[in-house]
Amino acid sequence: MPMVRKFERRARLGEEDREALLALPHQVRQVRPGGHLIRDGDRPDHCCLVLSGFAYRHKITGEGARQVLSLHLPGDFVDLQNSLLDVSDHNVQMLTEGEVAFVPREAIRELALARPAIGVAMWVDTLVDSAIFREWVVNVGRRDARARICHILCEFSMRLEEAGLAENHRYELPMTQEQLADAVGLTSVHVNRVLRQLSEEGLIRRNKRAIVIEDWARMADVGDFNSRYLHYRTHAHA
Amino acid sequence: MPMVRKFERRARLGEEDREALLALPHQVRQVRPGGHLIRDGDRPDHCCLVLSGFAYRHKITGEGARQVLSLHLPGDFVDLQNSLLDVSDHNVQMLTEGEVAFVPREAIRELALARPAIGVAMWVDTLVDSAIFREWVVNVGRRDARARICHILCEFSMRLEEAGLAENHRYELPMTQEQLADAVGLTSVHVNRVLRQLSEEGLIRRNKRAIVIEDWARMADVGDFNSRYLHYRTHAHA
DNA sequence: CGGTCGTTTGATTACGATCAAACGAAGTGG
DNA sequence: CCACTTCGTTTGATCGTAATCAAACGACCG
Repeated sequence: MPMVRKFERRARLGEEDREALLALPHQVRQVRPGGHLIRDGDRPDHCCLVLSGFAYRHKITGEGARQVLSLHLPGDFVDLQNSLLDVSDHNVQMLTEGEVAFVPREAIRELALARPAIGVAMWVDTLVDSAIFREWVVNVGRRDARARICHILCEFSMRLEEAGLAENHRYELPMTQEQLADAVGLTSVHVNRVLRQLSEEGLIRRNKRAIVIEDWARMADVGDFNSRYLHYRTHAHA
Repeated sequence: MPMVRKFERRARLGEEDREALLALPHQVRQVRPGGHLIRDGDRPDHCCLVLSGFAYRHKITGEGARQVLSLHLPGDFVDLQNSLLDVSDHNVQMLTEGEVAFVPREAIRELALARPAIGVAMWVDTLVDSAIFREWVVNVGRRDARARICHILCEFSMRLEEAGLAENHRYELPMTQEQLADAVGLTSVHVNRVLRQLSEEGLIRRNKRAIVIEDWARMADVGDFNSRYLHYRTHAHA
């Protein structure tokens, strides 16, 4: 179960805790690309865990502009952010087709109360999400287009490798250039130009959606990327 | 104790929980403006609660640019974000002079484990912080200068009123225009021009650091402000 | 009274947005 | 199997918002 793996990365759970986690009532559903897991303004009664495929979190402004807030990989308990709040302040949609486990919201709270170790593990999980939100504020607020894109490509690379979904800084970017643009606060036109330029400079190589970071050191440098904010146990990351 | 008040706003705690919270070991210290509560890269051994005065959270990029990530009011448990993570990924400094309670980090975790209701309450508190981070990503990523500034002025107004530190959309802005600029991803020069324009249009009135939102409806409109993300119990906010 | 810090205003620049259009790949239906 | 659509990518031309550079001003402080 990817769910348990995720939590054990950061917290030590006892055998009983592990069983309680696996015993959570849930319903697995296949969701197609673009399928909504939760909508801004909803009063959610469930909490979603992505089992396979990718999901993304976003908000739409009054002007109709979209800002992507996070990308979620298989194994992410994507909706702990809403699990204890009454009404959702953002949308979560599938980026690709995938399987999603829906856990009743109350079961989450009860589990946290009944088994504090699990509660703390879930809390930590959401704190890491927070750390990523903070880094995105910095990315979008204080870095130029080139750095923003390098930064996010480094982040994706590292997170995908950590999840065992990529190797050697090579991965399939699970989103269109327009969605990427909405994640870094730029237009898709400009993202396209910057990507081309990065290829020309030999920092990355692309083939359709596939990305290879050719020169990690330089990418991390221009993207001002330091993985500390991802809070992986294994230190010694660039 | 403002600490308890804060949590009770969102979670119902029993009498014993309340006592356990008050019994947390802590040390109160007076901190001057600019004093650091935590530094990026530190391995914190304490967790800070602001008793009086304002604090802010920020990060510095490799280029030396600063991005303010959040503003914290008296009563905010400002460092729950770091309490369960090993090394801090950002700085927290006092904006004004103020009193700060330092609670040993381990005491927080132990309390969360021993009294799950408090653990959940603290978790909820950090989830609300997350919601604000998300809104800031949107603010900085997808709104123009005018809207960004209106939005953040509305947010401050509402949070200060909720904390009983302001009334009638009038408050003392606890930061310089440069710090405000670093919060919205602009330069201080541009912030200054936008503020002047907002005054001229009659949206706000200013007198040194004092701000009065003259026309809340229009401010909320141009700032695309909807307080849902603040997750206050009392609905019916604009 | 000079010195520092924050605010204000002006002139110029540049980064990324916008507008526009072509192209390629994948999917659909005749 | 080939028109035809749709969606995403790519490139070009022009525009505009906010950055940058520069300097003056006001308030507070030692």
